[in-house]
Amino acid sequence: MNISDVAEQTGLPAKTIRYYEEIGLVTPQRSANGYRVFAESDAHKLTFLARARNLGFSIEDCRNLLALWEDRSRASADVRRIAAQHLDDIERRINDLAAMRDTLSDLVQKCSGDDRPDCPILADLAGS
Amino acid sequence: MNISDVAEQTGLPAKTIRYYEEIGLVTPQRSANGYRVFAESDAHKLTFLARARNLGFSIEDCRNLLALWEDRSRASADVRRIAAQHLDDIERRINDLAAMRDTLSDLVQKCSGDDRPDCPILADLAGS
DNA sequence: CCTTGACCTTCCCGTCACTGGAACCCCTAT
DNA sequence: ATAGGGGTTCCAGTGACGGGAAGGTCAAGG
Repeated sequence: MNISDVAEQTGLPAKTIRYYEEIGLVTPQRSANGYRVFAESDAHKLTFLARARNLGFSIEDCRNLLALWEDRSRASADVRRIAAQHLDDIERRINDLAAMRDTLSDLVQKCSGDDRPDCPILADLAGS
Repeated sequence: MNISDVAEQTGLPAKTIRYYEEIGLVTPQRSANGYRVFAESDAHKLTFLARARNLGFSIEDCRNLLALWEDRSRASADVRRIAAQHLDDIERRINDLAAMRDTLSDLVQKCSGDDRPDCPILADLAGS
């Protein structure tokens, strides 16, 4: 498979796949003309990566998850730890965003949004 | 005021304040020795920026909000539009994160997390 | 007067995970 | 021969800073 085939199959842009090779997440063969040649196993890895990235795992997490996936003698506890930490991180981010949303939604509601200059949003930002 | 004073007062790191000057958000005076000298109005601007950044506004949004704040003939509708768009963005991000959280929390719960290799998390990432 | 230490300055590189674009090579069809 | 649609590398930029080096400035103490 050439890069555009595996790009279509995995949903990843070709640029991203090249980047993943550059940082050592996949190591496709090369054909005589210098083109990358992706085996099925490469495509599977990339699919794995695409899914993990969609769940918000960092590249380093992905690297570790991939290594665990390849390691038949892994302990599921190691996988679980990575996922649980990431879950905590996501929950923290959700909480942060929810706090912003609450404040903002309050301010937006209070603002008349007409052509007059009085604005509770600016008043709040200025320290009211 | 020197930079460390205004840093303490606003809670912004000195590095960030220099960066804000570099991108034109504040323009403190300079004293003869080259040190930045911050007037009260500069400190107020920086406080405004710190609050807006805490609400997740981008630097460009901050720039626009600051301009509206300084413009006594502004229409509150302009402020509201920026805030409402940002609110939409935040809600979208919360939804994305919540979807990740739901999937992840499901997978983490299903994973035994012991020393055996069987792992629903990896199974899911691999496409089950 | 000299030194120490706490400031301040600029400048450059690194972050994270790509994305865009330039310049160039390869292969097939017309 | 040419046109097009692949592929390749390399370089620069993104957002919003943070780290750290190299060096100037200032007030206090010996």
